[in-house]
Amino acid sequence: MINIDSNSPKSIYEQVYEEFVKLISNKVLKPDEQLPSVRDLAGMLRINPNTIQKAYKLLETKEFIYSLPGKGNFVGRPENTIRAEIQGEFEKIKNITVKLLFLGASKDAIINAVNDAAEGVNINVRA
Amino acid sequence: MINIDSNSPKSIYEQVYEEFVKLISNKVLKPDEQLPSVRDLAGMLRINPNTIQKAYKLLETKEFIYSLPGKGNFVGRPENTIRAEIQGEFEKIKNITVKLLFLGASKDAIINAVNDAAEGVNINVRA
DNA sequence: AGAACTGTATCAATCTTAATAGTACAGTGA
DNA sequence: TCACTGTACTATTAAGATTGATACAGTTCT
Repeated sequence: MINIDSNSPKSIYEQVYEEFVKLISNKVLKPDEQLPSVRDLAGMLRINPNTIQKAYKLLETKEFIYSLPGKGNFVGRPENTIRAEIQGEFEKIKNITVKLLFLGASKDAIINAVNDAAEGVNINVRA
Repeated sequence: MINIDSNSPKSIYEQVYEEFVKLISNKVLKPDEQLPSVRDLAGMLRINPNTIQKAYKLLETKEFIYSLPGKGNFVGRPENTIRAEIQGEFEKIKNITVKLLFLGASKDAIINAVNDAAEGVNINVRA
């Protein structure tokens, strides 16, 4: 179910995180389905439970899963995941806006860019 | 001219780099004007010349300055660099806009985010 | 209540990488 | 040659991320 490559440049918890993102995105794991406990999975992979905990914590902040202390970790609902992703993209927009203004671009130009992009989306939708 | 905050989470060379980007972008330093030598500036800030050298190297990579070994470092003509950088950021804005609309966000919400971010920039500039 | 599971918080040890410094070398111009 | 300039190389230090050991707390079932 989960494989770890100890030669990978990526850290273990990162690999675990990404594996679960795949499994959840591909619906191999369904909403509300329980994930393996931190100790079980740690035992299988022969690593420390805290490492799994760290991966789970990251999945939780991105709302891929939710946690019920004492009970377990469960696959989240896609609406929530999307909401979290939207929020993240808004943060990026804000950061880039600040950078652009700093570089001398005008606010209007940025808004125009947004409008341009939105225009393109409409055309695609109609096609 | 250049201030270093030793409590900043940013590294020293990064702070030096950003200070000069500001000074050059705002034309406080004019094209072909000579920068302080790595040893002079290092002496003023009481740090190692190599740290300044690292900041200058980064400025040179981004074409904010040019270097004449044995003579010194001089302000370049970064208009093209800045223009390219601005264009790159606009591309990001557009891509994220498309993604956000695809995820279900509204165009108005994106424009609001831009306005929010711009608001913060104005406050900082006026202060 | 107690046992067996669950997640979580705290702290320490380790590992890795980035940042900084010390030194020596090389170009420029008087 | 001298006094300045930048640069390359190496080593050390510092900082941060990763992982691990341990103890604590919630849930469920008997």
